[in-house]
Amino acid sequence: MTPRPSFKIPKIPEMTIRRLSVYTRCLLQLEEDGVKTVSSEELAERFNLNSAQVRKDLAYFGEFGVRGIGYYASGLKAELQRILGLDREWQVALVGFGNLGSALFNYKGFAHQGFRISVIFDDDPQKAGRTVDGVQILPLRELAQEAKGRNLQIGIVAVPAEAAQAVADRLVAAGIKAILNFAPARLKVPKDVRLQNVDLSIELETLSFYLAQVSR
Amino acid sequence: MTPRPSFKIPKIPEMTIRRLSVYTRCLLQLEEDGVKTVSSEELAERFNLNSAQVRKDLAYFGEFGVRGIGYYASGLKAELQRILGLDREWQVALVGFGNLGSALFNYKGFAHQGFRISVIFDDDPQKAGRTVDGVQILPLRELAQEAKGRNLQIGIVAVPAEAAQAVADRLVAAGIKAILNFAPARLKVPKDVRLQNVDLSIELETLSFYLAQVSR
DNA sequence: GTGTGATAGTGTTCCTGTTCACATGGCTCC
DNA sequence: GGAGCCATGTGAACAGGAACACTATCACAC
Repeated sequence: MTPRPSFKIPKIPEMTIRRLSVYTRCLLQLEEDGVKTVSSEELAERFNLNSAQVRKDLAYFGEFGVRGIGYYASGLKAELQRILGLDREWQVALVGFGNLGSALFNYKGFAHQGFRISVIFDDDPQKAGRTVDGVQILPLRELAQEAKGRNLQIGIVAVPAEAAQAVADRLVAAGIKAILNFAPARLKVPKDVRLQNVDLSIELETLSFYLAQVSR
Repeated sequence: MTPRPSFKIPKIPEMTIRRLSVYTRCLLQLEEDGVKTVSSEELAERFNLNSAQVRKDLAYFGEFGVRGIGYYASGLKAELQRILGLDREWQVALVGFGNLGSALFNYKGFAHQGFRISVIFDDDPQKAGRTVDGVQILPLRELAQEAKGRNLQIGIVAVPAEAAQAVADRLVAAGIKAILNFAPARLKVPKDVRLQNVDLSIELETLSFYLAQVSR
């Protein structure tokens, strides 16, 4: 339970972060089930991982475990939530309110992890000006102003590929440092902006590739 | 333009496949723009990659390039589409027609890459029995039968986390060898079934982590 | 037909992430 | 209070993917 050495961040592998997220969800479940302690071995076999990897992932951030015992589920969960920044609320801007955008908005899974979609941007005159579930839909030109006023920190890009780069540029200009992009396009952003891509075509085409391999 | 040595598949890195998908999309655009040839260098800088990597990725599958010239955009595009299995139509089953499911269904990007959602499964009595855009919504129990009749090859899991494993089991039992999972759960499937996960929470939490780092 | 320039293909090196194996150290029981 | 247990934490070995640098080859110009 040593607090992490907050000055030195060695260089955490991206994959480690992604796994922390998975561990957290698992711990949430374990805690609900009344489990008090869990070993790296138990945690590992739930995701068919190596137990050493679990330990190493966690050890990047401090010594959370107890030798001979394992990890205290609720304590570790709290630590991981803090590390992942889930102990606070993030203001999210959703850009694009088409099929994907509205699905993301309606997907309530985000909210209870601290991600609040506090405003939506869409230039479609049919949509701009409306309000859904108490959230305003505004034209994109108001982004810069709203970003300041609402302290927006994360932008979700759910517009067609052609418009994606322009939207990203405006998000960057508005001072947003984290972008989640659903458009099938490779966006260019400054190095201090964190870009995360979710590309459905890539996933499907990967499947298609393996199917094509076996059926040949 | 040497045909790939179809008997020996060495062991293609997963990342290579994902990049092939990106290259393909880029080539589609280039072809539309009337570009005849493209060098590995040009291709690389579009995604800030290394040109050697582009060449190596492509060389896994044959010698498509011409030294001193580069790659013929339309020829390479066709090759990659064949490799990725995009030269045929895949029958896709969508399981779960809630927010995410209907968004995926309405997202028309899939169809023109050869992915046809030919049937939807959902046990909600409000939905089962209906037809949307000419596609039937059926209760899950009919999966096995439909899988055979329609030659379903890909299953998309868009149900809540709790139900995901059960759905995956049924897809596997129905003989489906490729699953795209959107549920925030780690599914277990046999080794001969290809599983691809898209986990929105992980992506958002990765962003959250980096934001939390800088604001500390 | 020959020379030149440009770019693909590839063996090697490098580096990052994963796995292994062992020593460390807290907890419990006697 | 001491001994034994048992899972953590971690240095070292390993593997796989990415970058480099070199060689082979082709098109085109002259």
